[in-house]
Amino acid sequence: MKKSEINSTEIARMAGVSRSTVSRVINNYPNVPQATREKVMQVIEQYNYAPNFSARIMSGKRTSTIGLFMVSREEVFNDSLTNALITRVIESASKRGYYVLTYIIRNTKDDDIMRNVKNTFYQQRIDGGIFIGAANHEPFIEELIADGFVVGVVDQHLEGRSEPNRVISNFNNLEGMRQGVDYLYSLGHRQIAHIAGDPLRWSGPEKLEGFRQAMEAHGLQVRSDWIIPSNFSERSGYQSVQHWLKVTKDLPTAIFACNDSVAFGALRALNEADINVPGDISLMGFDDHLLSARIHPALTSIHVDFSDMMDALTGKLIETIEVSSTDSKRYVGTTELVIRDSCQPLR
Amino acid sequence: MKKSEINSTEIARMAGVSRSTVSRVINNYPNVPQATREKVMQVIEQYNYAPNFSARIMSGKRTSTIGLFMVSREEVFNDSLTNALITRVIESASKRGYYVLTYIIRNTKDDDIMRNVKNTFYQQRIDGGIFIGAANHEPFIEELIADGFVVGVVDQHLEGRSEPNRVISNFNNLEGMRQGVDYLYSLGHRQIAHIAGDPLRWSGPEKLEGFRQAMEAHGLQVRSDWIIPSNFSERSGYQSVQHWLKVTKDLPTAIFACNDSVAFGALRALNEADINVPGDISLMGFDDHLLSARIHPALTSIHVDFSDMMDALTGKLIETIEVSSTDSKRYVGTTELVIRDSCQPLR
DNA sequence: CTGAAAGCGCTTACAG
DNA sequence: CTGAAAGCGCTTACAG
Repeated sequence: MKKSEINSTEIARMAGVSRSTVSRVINNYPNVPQATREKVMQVIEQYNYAPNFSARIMSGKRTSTIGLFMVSREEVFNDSLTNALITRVIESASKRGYYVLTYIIRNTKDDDIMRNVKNTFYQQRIDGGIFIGAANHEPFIEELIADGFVVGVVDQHLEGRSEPNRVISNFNNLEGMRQGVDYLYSLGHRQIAHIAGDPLRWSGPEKLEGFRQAMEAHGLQVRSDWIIPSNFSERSGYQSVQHWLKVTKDLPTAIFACNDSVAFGALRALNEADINVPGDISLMGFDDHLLSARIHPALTSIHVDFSDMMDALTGKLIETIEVSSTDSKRYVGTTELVIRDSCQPLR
Repeated sequence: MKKSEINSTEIARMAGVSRSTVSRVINNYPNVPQATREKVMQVIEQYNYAPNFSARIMSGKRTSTIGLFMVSREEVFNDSLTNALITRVIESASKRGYYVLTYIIRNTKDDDIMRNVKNTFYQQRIDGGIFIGAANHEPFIEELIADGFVVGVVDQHLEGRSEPNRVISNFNNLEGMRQGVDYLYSLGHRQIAHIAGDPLRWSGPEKLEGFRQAMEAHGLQVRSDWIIPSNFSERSGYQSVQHWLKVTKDLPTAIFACNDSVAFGALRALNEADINVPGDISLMGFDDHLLSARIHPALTSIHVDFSDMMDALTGKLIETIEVSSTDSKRYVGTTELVIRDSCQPLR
């Protein structure tokens, strides 16, 4: 198993120059005459030479690699949305000449796993990292930021924290929830329940807050027994609605779910209880998941652009790595109502 | 932006030993007395020390990283199946202590992109790599294998090539096609069309061959004008069936698509032409895509286990990297008929 | 414009 | 059982 084992010394010898000059050519330094450059390039190409990656890093170059860490207890394997986020980061990074090291964190309490994650930073395998699906306040992330590593976090908001190496992306959840409630209101709905998201993630409580504000703006009451807890997953949507149906005294005319996955689960539970959507109850989601247009009834939702978000976050992360200081470390995505079949006017 | 800059010299000094001993402790060598080991470990933990990754590689250690290369012209972003393959490899590698560097190849003819891909090998960024979606005979892959790099390829079959550093995975396509044709035959279908896959990929022609063999086994004729070309994507399924409907003289009673994505596209084209599935035509897929159970009509298909395949391939790849020679370099997944609603008996 | 030399942070024979 | 020293393959001041 012999690999191309040529190194810069060999190249230098064959080109009749010193390793310094070979290095200058590789790194495209200006102080090399055209003739010399060509002579060296020719040998490099002939031997398919590529400078050893580790050696470059040892002498101070960047890794041109970012870490992508997905926090997810559930099987990521089956969630097309989560998977799409990964590929989006990869494409965005690759466009900018960066490689992506991806890691899936099943359990942030597992010491072995977390050591691996931190080590990618400590060992200088990567120039920076992106975290998706983490709790709003996650000690190990704060530790990495405190240590000076460049870190991007999806869905985070910590009051007063704006270190230059912290890059954040969110959606305008307050606005999105208002759009949803406004629409339901316009259809005549006054009794609206909310399936709330994971309380540890920033968007969970923020969406709940947006729901509250929007309801109050219309003078509507928010019933605490109609705030159904969940954790953003299809399964949790199914289970909490199933349970809630058993204990609730009366039903609302509409349910606004914290995201579409939860709405899918809720729909399943409602169907099983012979409650028709949208006949008996209107159901609204949030995210505009890839499946939302395909299920029956097609889900009315709040569209957000994950693709744009991940692209922007990756871009800002790399900018921060390269220039250290950028204009804005924060991305806030807009929201838009997408009307389909799962909500109907109250008669 | 100061990072943890401690190195083995510092650790050695604080622990009152030499760097050699620190190294021995880190690498868990047996010739270190328990007392010394503990003394060193304590300092290591206290300072959150992790040996520099590049330095270890420079001195001969493995990178514990594999490359994952997805060849795909289409937007990977939207295909949940392709995305699932990626996460499966990541989870499988991570389980074995390996990291995954993922790269998406939009165009194998783009020199810049291909240079990047090859360089991950040449620069020794990775210990080996997996290719998904590549043509059966892809020169750059053959080149890497010839250079001695450990390479895993999904869906490849090259007669007589079985280098020790070539790891392959396939499904039993002949058997799968037979199961599908047998089922359609049992429903009374005699006039069956096939939407063929990408002719450059191994599974395309192999599935066509399986279709031929199965048809002939039943004494059925394979009409060349009922072999509809496609390239495995939803869009190509849609476009080729749309075009085929315009030119075909008569319709078959059943269509067997090379995979489910293509079947989705075909279904869309058939619906638009007011041809009812399964009322007017039965439609069978291959793969058992995540969406197949959800669409209407739910798609009858040939189930294959991509998750198991990618897990096995990743495992074999890593085995080959670590032990150089393993038992079997080849994985062949089984197929299974999954009956849903898109095929019905011929009356 | 160019080369000799130091340095990056490890691991590993080698010697004791 | 343990340390001094060489070596991995680059880059980069430094000197000319």
